[in-house]
Amino acid sequence: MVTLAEVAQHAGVSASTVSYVLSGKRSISTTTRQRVEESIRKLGYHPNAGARALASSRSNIIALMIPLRTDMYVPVMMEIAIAVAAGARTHGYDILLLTGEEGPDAVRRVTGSGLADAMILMDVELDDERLPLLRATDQPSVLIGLPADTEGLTCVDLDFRATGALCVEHLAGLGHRDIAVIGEAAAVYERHTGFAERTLDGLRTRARELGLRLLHRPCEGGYDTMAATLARVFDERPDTTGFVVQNEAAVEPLLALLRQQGRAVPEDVSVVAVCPEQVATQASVRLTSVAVPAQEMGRRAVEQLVAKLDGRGSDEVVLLAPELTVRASSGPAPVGP
Amino acid sequence: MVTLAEVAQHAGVSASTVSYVLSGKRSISTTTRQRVEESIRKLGYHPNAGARALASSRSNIIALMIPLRTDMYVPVMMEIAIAVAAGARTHGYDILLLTGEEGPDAVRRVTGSGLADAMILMDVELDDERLPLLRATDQPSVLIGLPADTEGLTCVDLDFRATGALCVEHLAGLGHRDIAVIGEAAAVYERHTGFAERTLDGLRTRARELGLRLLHRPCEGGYDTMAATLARVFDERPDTTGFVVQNEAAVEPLLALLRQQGRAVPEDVSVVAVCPEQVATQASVRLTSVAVPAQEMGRRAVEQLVAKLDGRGSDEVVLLAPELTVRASSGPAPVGP
DNA sequence: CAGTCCAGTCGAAGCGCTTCGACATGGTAT
DNA sequence: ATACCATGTCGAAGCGCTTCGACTGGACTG
Repeated sequence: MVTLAEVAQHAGVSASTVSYVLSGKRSISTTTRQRVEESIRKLGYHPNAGARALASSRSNIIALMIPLRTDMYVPVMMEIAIAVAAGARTHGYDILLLTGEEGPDAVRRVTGSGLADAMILMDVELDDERLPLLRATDQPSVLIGLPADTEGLTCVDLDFRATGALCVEHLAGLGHRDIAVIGEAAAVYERHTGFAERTLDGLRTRARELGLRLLHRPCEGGYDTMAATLARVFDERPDTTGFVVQNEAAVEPLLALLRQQGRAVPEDVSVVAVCPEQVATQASVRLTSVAVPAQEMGRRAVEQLVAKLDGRGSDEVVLLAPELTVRASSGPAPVGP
Repeated sequence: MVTLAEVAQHAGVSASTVSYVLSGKRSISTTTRQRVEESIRKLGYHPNAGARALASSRSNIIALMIPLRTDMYVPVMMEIAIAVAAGARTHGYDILLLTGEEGPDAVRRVTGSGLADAMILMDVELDDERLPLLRATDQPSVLIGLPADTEGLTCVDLDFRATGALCVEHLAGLGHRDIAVIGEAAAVYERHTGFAERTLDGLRTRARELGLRLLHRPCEGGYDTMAATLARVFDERPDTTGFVVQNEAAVEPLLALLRQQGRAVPEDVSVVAVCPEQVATQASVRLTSVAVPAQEMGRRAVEQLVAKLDGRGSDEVVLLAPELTVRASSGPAPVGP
């Protein structure tokens, strides 16, 4: 293992000079810099992470906490995680992956040990037990998701309330009066996950404003549960012509079941989904949808965090504006009998 | 930030004693141990990761390289990653998440800087460019996946050759003579990803041995490409009654299209999938399938790696035996016309 | 009863780096 | 010519931990 001292010796300068070449914190003459850089290349030098962290009390690592709930749609999580990792690298940070298992203890461990300089938390609950710890520590952090109380916290999320409103507006504009919402699994609501409740709130509020009838049903996804849910929906509201689907795992089952029941999409019923682009375009009917901008969320979270680490930036809630893309699954409401 | 020295002072012992209490590398009297542990608790002490890494040249971090290819099925990756993270924690290791972007440079960076003690590589290609680097360094590593040359490497993977054979045997046992294989996207084969080629090899070899006709078609997944692929299959082999699907994104489209064409599953055609359990049980027809044991793979990879780190264990290829679960999508071949 | 051993503890060295103050050097302003 | 400053470089002091050798006092052995 090559050390700073060896590089210094090889280049005929002192260790501190090499260090300053690396960090750029003091001016170095061009000739010296080049000589040092040459030595670094030749010897294949890599600064030792531990020593660096010890001396500078900066690890250049960002901790990313991903819970491992089975009822969350994984691809979105993964996409965010990957965007976070890529974004972090461009700022010179690596990602430490923490799964939910440890819970709040992980926060303590990471902040206490100086393992990471900052944290990004995913899948935040409205009243998350990690938040008090986060507020207590002076370690910068960013949440992906929105808790009930954002005081003193930085958050990045899709504006799910606006998302809900947007879906309702789209269907209302097409003349639909009875709308069913196929929501996330019941457990997601019980856990008070922000995005689910916010979407629902947006849907309900706008529906009321526009004078629509809205029926919300949680749904685990999969064919069997979707079939049961759909039966209940048409039982209670036979005139339903518009669907808003939030659970990705329910999208395809819903489409298949509607087809099976002889209800044509979009002639008889319209479907709007909240899902990643890929799901929308690869479904059996190209779906009118509001995209969940996973990449954007990951990128923005890193940007906010790096700003904090650099002393710029402050606590702030970044809500990304939803965009609805019209595709083949929504159309004018059928004219009444 | 609380340091070792402060704990030592609080407990009335020397710093080295505290260190030995923590590591257990020398015997400590019960009374001293308890006093020290009490102080640690009271002061809320967490060892500083950087200092520890520097002094012991062990970071207690395992690097996990996940490529970010869009044509791979993400949930499996994610499941493995989470299993790796959880497994690592039980052995006292944290996970550093590296995405494919950096490529081989990431290997150099991590081994060179002492950031991690060991690596786990996912989605290994048959002739992966990271392998020479891995062989050159003395840092322990485990691959999830199987390259062409496993000399000097430790690998964990599902036995995809046996998986292919198993699928063919099942269909052959039910009397099917013409089998179509809906493979991964063409790009996956072009990249020479081990698992795809191995499955195909297993399928072909066993089919030949059993005297079956086998038609293989790559497929990107999604409805449109699946429709095109399916048309070509029935065009070339009208008597096809058995399907083996390897691409998860093609499963549901295939089922929907068959239904649409009036071909009943499993009465007219049988479908066997290679996919995670969840996909098999949540599909519109409960699928006869060979499960991809993502969790098991992640767990085993960590075990192998930890064994190496502890000086136990050696280079070894661990191939997990596939298991086929019969569900509702396969049945006896229809009797000929 | 001297010699040996072991459990239990301590002090000090050092891991590889960052960073502070000090020191030259040469240019610029007075 | 003197004083001053900016620039470039160095030496040394740590950062918080692990670990090695050394020391102590009691429990054995012969």
